[in-house]
Amino acid sequence: MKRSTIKDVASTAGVSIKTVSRVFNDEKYVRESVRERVLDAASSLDYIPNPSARSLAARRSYNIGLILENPHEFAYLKRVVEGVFDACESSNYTLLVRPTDATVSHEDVIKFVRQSRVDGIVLPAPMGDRTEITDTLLELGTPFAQLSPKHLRNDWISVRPNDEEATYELAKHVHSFGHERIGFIEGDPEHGATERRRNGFVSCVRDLGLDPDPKLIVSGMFDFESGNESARKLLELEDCPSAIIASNDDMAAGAIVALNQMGLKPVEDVSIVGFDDSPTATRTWPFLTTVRQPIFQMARMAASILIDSLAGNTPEEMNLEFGCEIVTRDSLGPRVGACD
Amino acid sequence: MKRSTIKDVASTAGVSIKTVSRVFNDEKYVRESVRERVLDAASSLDYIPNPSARSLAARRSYNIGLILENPHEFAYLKRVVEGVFDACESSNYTLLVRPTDATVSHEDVIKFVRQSRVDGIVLPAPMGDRTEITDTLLELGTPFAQLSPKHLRNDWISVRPNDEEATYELAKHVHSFGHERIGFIEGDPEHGATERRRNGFVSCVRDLGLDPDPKLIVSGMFDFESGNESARKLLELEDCPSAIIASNDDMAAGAIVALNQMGLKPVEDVSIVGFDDSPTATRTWPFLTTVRQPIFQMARMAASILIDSLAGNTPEEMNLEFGCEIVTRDSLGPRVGACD
DNA sequence: AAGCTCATTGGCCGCGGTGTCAAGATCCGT
DNA sequence: ACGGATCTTGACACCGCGGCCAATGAGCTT
Repeated sequence: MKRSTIKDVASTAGVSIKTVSRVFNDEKYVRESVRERVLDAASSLDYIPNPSARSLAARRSYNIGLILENPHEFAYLKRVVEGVFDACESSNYTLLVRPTDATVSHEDVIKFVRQSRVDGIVLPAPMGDRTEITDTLLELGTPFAQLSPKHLRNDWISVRPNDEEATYELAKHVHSFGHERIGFIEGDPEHGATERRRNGFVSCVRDLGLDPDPKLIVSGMFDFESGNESARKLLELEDCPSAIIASNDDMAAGAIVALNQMGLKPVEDVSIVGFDDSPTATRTWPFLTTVRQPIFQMARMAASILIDSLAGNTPEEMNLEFGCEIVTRDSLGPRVGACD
Repeated sequence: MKRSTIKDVASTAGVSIKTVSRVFNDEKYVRESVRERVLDAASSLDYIPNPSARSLAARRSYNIGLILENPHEFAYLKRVVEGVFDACESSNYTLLVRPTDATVSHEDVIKFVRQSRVDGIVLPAPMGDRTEITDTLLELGTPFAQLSPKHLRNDWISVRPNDEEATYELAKHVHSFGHERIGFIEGDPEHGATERRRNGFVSCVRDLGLDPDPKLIVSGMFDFESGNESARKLLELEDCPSAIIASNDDMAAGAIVALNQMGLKPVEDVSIVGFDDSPTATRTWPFLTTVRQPIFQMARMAASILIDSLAGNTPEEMNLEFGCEIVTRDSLGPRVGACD
């Protein structure tokens, strides 16, 4: 059985192919009765427009690219993929995924964009902050949307969580359990979220009049290993914190293991909280109290705004911020004793 | 700057567009000197063939589909994506990903195949075993490749790890630490790997003359929660095992948490081993001794055979099996006492 | 030298749509 | 009833490439 084409639809509906094209592109200036006739004919013929012909004639690919960097945060990226796919699906775009193990090179991006002719591209953090990538896209004229970028530009599309407020609230929550000396493990400095989360923590410490000891803030890289090492540094302090906030769950998992390795008991001796509500949060023992960010919704929104702008509509708001929510589990408990 | 087309290349190389087309499709009957001239012209013009025009003319999309089911094992799927992408990239195919939260419906598959016109599709387990899906693909005439299917058919492409042997070896390895009563947590019965891994375990128990108590084999679903519950059942046995083999890492992580919840100490009281070497394996405490399967390589091979068959070549071998390797970490130790 | 095969190349059509433009129909105000 | 603005529709020219077939040239046989 041969696939039906626009011609078949046109002839059975008794109109020109151009009119069928109009109907399928939701153009105005098609009489309602004609539109229905065309749609009926199409569905009776099981007609689906040929994307190649469409792209060729319209000079756009109807493809949205997504670069998958970051080998660690697979759970995060999974939700990003789902969100972007969801947006693509409802606009009849196709999702092209370009996974990368390590860091994507400038050339890889060019190749991806040119070869697969994506009309637009979604850049999860920290790719949206790499100027060699954004410059390339700008030069190629390929629109993009950033997820959780470092700097906001009101002429670029971006979507991010309210990292600062969320971390502020998280710290407040930790404090409400009686913790006065709270350690903080930062994320990868390349990510915009890192600075925002630290700022939220610092503000909270200041507002609540907690111990502002700079030694309580240690650096990390958003991965398990760095979380493990950084937690150790905190725990080896002569006056060690009774609770540790890790900037993401993977590092929090590393911190829990650090406790175990040092013969300390999670919660009982030191509380740990994370950020992201990734699957890791419920693979540790005890389960992590953490912050859930609406990754799926953010990714979908980013792709959806991008697709909208591809259609020529200027978005009302270029930089969107989504709220987060604290997920209460078991890794945070009342302050008991310090760890010495 | 306008994109260069095949015409530009043809005129600067002083040949017809047809010859350029030949060069770019690796057809024979092009003199070597001409081929070089064309290639030179193409690279000087920065020419990349337009995939839409190509697909339209050649009546194939040069797209490979990949359906991403299974909300839990994204680490696994991530490696599948990478492997399939790698194969696509080296053959100038484009990877189309179709993520799904829950179970993909028959209609979703049809839509995916027809709308995005994939030339072929890779089906990770357990999708390759769903007859409503394979029947649909057969009917649509869309070739596919299965990853870790349950049943092998020598007219369908499939790639899988040597689950049975690997589990056999794993059990032997556990036994070498002195464990005589070994518990086994099965995976999701829908997956082909589940039965094969159990068989490997059972053979080993028989060959080594270990305790064949059927109560030592409990069911699971490949996820954390089921691993947790199943481990509990094993540990509540009056004569509980001194080591537990979980059919994957997520369940092993659940088992470790079960130990903690029951006041038992991993390794010291009961050893736990997993399967897959997923990131979870190094997020637990202690880190999991597990089995690494070459997911990336298997996925790449599956896609690569599929693409090859799309080009008209019949693969030498339709059903490939890859070897696995035991990864030694900390969750397996010598048998000390039982848990009572 | 004629006849053949095989290697090499180009011409032309068509894949299935969209963009442009113009023609005809309809509506409005005056 | 008339002129202009707004709808509604179709004709036609491509979009950039691959398939098919014919033309040409080279090498080889008899």
